[in-house]
Amino acid sequence: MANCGGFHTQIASIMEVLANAAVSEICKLVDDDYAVFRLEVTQSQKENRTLRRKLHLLELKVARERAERTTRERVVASRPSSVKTLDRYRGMARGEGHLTGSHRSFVKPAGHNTWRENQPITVDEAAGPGVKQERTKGEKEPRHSGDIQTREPPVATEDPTSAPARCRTRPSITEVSGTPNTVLKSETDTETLTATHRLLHTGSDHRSDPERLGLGPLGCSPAPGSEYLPVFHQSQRTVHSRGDGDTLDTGGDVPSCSYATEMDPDDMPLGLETQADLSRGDWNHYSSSGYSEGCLNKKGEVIVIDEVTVKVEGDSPLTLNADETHLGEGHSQGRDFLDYRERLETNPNVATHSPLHTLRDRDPVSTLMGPSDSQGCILFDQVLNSKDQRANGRGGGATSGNSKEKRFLCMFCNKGFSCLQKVEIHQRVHTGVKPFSCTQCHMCFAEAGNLKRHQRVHTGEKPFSCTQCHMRFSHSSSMKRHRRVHTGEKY
DNA sequence: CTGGGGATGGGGCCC
DNA sequence: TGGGCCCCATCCCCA
Repeated sequence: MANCGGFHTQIASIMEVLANAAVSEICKLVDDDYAVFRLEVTQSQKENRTLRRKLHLLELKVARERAERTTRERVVASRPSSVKTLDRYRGMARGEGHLTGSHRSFVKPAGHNTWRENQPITVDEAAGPGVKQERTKGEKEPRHSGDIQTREPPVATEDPTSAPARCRTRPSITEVSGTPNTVLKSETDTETLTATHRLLHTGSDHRSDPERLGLGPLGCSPAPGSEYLPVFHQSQRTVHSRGDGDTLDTGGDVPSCSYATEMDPDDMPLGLETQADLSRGDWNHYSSSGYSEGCLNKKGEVIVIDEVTVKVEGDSPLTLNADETHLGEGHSQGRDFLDYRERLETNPNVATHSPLHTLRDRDPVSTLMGPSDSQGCILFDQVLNSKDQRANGRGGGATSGNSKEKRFLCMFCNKGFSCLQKVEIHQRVHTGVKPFSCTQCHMCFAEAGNLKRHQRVHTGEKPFSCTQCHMRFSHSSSMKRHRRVHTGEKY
């Protein structure tokens, strides 16, 4: 038994020795492998850091290049252009503004102001919920998500003449274009706030309201001290034209015929900032109450030239395109008017004046001489140039000499008039408002006198008689012209 | 030449 | 007295 006990003791010793040896061996192996592993990890981490630094540098470089390119583009595009204005605005409205593009590409997102490992450089999330909210509420279509992700250079980012919201971010934006590195530690909160502001602005923006498209406020205060007064207001019935051609008469006792005056609230400062000192707020007044969107065509046709829709449906290929500086071929009239308006260089807001012809059958119940109840005629933009030229050819214009001071300016052509009524009547040339309709036919006139003269066509009245041949005329000028036949006076 | 509409300026009346 | 409103004469243009 004693031998047996010693044997067991020896075995136990041997086992212990073996176990210790095995443990030490294992530990050694583990240590070696761990050292190798740590070495590999360290090398990988170093490599990662190097790559990350390179990536960061590349991003900065790209951002800098974009900023420079944007600056150049802005210089090129600095000339005043209403079309560009619209384009810019469209970009803003679609979320392509300063919240997108390169600005966002190098503005780090909120809460990511410090560089962290594995943090993606992409800043698609930079704008945060504010931008998404804007896109969904303000624009209601996610069609430009690609724009946001593609980091296109945002022209509107540094547009100094863009929307009021943009103005709030201008300083920082300028900083962006100059020193992108600085931006990496700024802008985030500003951008978020800007998005919020724009969202709030959009919320009150009438453009977003389909019922009031084109009648949005301008958000501009009148320019004080304006010596001349552009006249915007015309007391007339507001006829709301809807997309289905229905018209909603909102009352009033005056002309029913007018046309849409789409004021772009965000565009307004853009244009007006470069304008003379025309009263700004009155545009708002004008757009919100002066003119309506629809007009009756005397033929009862539905003619919709809806540039309001044009804007809203900004993706339409026929509409203003952000990549284009002109309207589509299908909007030559609007383009002409834009050109016309651009020539004037004083009232950029007229750009989107859109004659809207809507159908509404009506009873010929209009009064004989007074403004008609519902009928009106419309003039189209294509006649504006010739008419204005004709008018100017007659010595029109704000500077035409007259005994009375012409302090009432037409907001369309700047022509001056001595009294408010004159300019209001004159502006019907541009607006196509013809509140005086004939009860015998469907002719309509912008002036009561012309209607009265027209009435003679139906009555057969010819109050002007020639003293030489007893011919009679309903038109005084016709009689005067006729007299040349007798006098031999050349035409 | 005539018929007729578009547009403007001026004058009178009223408040 | 000035502004708003109305009316009219007138010029221009087109069919």
